[in-house]
Amino acid sequence: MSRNKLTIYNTLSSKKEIFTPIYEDFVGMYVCGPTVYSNVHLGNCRTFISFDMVYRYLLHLGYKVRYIRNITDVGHITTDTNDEVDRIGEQAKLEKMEPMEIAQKYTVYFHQIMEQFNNLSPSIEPTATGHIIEQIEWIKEILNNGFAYEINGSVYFDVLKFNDSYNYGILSGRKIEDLLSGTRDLDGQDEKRNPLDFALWKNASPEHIMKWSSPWGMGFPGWHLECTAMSSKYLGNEFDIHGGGMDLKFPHHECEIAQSTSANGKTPVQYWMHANMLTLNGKKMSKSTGNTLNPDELFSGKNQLLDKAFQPMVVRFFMLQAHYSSILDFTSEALQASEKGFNKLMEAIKTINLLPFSEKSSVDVKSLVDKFFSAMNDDFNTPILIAHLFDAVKIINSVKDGKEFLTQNDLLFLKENVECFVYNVLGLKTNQDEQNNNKLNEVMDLIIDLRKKARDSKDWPLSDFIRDRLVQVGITIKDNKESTSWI
RNA sequence: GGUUUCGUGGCCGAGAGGCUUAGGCAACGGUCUGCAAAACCGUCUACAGCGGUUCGAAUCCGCUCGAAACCUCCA
Repeated sequence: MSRNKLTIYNTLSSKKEIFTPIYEDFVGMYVCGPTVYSNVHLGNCRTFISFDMVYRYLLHLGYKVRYIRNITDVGHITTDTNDEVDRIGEQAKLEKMEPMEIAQKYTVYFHQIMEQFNNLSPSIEPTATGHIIEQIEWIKEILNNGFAYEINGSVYFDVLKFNDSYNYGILSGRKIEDLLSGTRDLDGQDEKRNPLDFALWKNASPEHIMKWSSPWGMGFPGWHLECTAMSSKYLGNEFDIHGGGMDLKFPHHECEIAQSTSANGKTPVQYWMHANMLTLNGKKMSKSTGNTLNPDELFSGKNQLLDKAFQPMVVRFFMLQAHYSSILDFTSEALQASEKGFNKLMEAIKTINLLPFSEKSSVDVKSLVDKFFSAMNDDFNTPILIAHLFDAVKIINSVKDGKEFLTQNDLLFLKENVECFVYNVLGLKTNQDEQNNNKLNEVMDLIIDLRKKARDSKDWPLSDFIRDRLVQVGITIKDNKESTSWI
């Protein structure tokens, strides 16, 4: 099996490493999920699509995967000052709702979008608010070990103290001295002993809405802590893969490592994976700067940047044509190119079923399928996989044209693997409208039949009229030698 | 300023010391077709710049120029 050949680029070591899970056959994977205070944007989606692909391939290799992706429903402070403004609380005031209504509203939206992108559900999708007790336990442990201090009802992680015993910055490659010299002066008097220290628990003022009681008074947990608490609860103190967007590498993931290490004495994660940014106009998509595109706008085409609407699967395909660790720039033109490629691929999959088989094969499908695996084994190289799938497309079309030949076994083998990699691994599917719409199919059969009659009697005005009207409805007619199909 | 990356043909985007003509899109020529569309065949040989290492570099090293992410919430 090609399982033991899977390599993963580990951002902790900055190297590709052979993937060996802690427990044979089982993989634990944690991915940082969204903060649900507003609509997910396309950049967020890229990360989740990337890790969905990783999840799918691990499953394809036969691993039993426990995939955890959290929902951050505690609104963490927006600035490092002491003003205690949190995003969910702010949004709640803005929309005149309870904070949990905000969290619910945007969680539901998030799920809808994930489904449209054909992302599989994680095994567990824990919420930060559902794990306050666990987070408090972690703080106690870190305090016990002497790596945190309490002040005015807040608890801070002592980065300098930690760095004396361990190494703060192993993930991001930062040095304490550099970090210190780079810190800015913040407004107001800071409770922290050191600007690098981060909050494990924040004291909440009476006006603050989202708060819980703790040994240190009413407050709310620090952002970095929830992932530590939830990943360890469901995957153990040491687990295989931790993923997230590049922008979380520092400080979020660095702090997670520090928290776990300070409590357990060892680093929590074997393989750190970081999905790169989706940019718009050459700049990272970001809610705070407003440089975003929402999936809805893309699916409906209602945005100035777009010439037309795009199906979710086209967008997914577009993203998978780039490697997850590369920055990908979004443009309408690039998406249109992907749309054509996607349609070509999906058409070929349909035609596999119509191919004739021969006594002998003129192409080596086994070695082609091997290439599918080796592409994915090379740090989930989906662009290479897709390139090889297009080799398969070429073969399929050539067999259709009688220029290449395949035996029944080879044909079946090719069909199974192409379908498997396209549907199960890349998570692509044909557009919803095309599926399970028997009535439409029958009506279309009828229309094509009528048009055929018109064409047989050389009634070109009528046959073209039918074709043009269908185009207006969004259906394209394709006349082949023997038959007519539509898309 | 510091840390981490990156700069590939008209566009998107892989590759990482010597054959990948990577792949997709676009363009051009052809086959097919009532005309289209789609398919198919063919054409299009690039690695920011300047040095260096090497028998050999897009790939390694140095410098220059340019871009991004992070150092504040962020996927």
